[in-house]
Amino acid sequence: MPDADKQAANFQRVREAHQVEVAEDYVELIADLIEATGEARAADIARRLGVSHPTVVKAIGRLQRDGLVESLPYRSVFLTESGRAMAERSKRRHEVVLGFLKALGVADETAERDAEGIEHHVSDETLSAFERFIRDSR
Amino acid sequence: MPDADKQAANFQRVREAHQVEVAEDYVELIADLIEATGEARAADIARRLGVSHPTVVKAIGRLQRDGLVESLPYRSVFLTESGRAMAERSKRRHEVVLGFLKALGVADETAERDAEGIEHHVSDETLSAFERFIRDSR
DNA sequence: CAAAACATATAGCCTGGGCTATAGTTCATT
DNA sequence: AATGAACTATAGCCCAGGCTATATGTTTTG
Ligand SMILES: [Mn+2]
Ligand SMILES: [Mn+2]
Ligand SMILES: [Mn+2]
Ligand SMILES: [Mn+2]
Repeated sequence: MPDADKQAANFQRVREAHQVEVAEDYVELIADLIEATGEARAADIARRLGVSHPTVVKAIGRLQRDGLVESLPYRSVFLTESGRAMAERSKRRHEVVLGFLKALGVADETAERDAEGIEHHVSDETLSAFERFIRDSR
Repeated sequence: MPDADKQAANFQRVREAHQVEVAEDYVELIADLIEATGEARAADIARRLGVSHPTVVKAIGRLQRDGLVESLPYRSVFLTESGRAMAERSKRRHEVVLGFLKALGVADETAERDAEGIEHHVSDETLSAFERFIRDSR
């Protein structure tokens, strides 16, 4: 059995990752929507996340409280500076993980499914290893 | 932007994975403790998960409700058949993911940290790709 | 074998992230 | 400009998974 403290620290880290996971997916999606359609509307966010509208409204409230988005009642959602920064990082990680799985020979659809979960648990070091693999396999 | 329905399905899948994630980590840890020390005590589980005792007690209750463990008041915890089966699968996945990250050149400590989160989001297909990579890199 | 130490359980609290049902706004169309 | 459709918000509910403080068992040990 591994060292207890180390093991506990690892589990704690995963729990922390879960706390930011929702925020990462939201800001990434919001950035994509703004880029693709000019604005991020709650209805579209809900549809793409596969979640009800009220769930999105509540989440937007938390994101706003945490300084990641700005939003006015009945208007679409905007990213703050720090929201944009998080979106950038998330998007990049998402793409690296996705590209890595594909480069490894995983089918596109599967890669897309798995990447959505894996992305939140990949450290910088592992991300670099993924990039290296992609580069070397080209 | 990806197809909305497909994207929603992917997010939903991740949410489902999160629902079984805690169960997987518990039963895997319980199996390890039983093997290593002869029994799985709540205090040890709490210590290794980095969580308070009451949190463990409540989780054990849910696991019992879901037919994964058996436990009597003030006694240690046992796995049911289906709990053992889940522990087997989880442990195997954990090991493959860990071995894969190491084979990719990630440092042991980092691999151990990342594996704890990634394991829950790896499909069978991706797991096979990981195994293939391990094999080929030996 | 009693007392202290330890382990476990319970009570009561909190937040996140889901939901449905209902109410209120905005926008497009006629 | 009025109305209907679409969107957004609010209210009120649920469960998972955290916590602290307190109570109750169990085990060890003097
Ligand atoms: Mn993503
Ligand atoms: Mn994701
Ligand atoms: Mn594990
Ligand atoms: Mn895990």
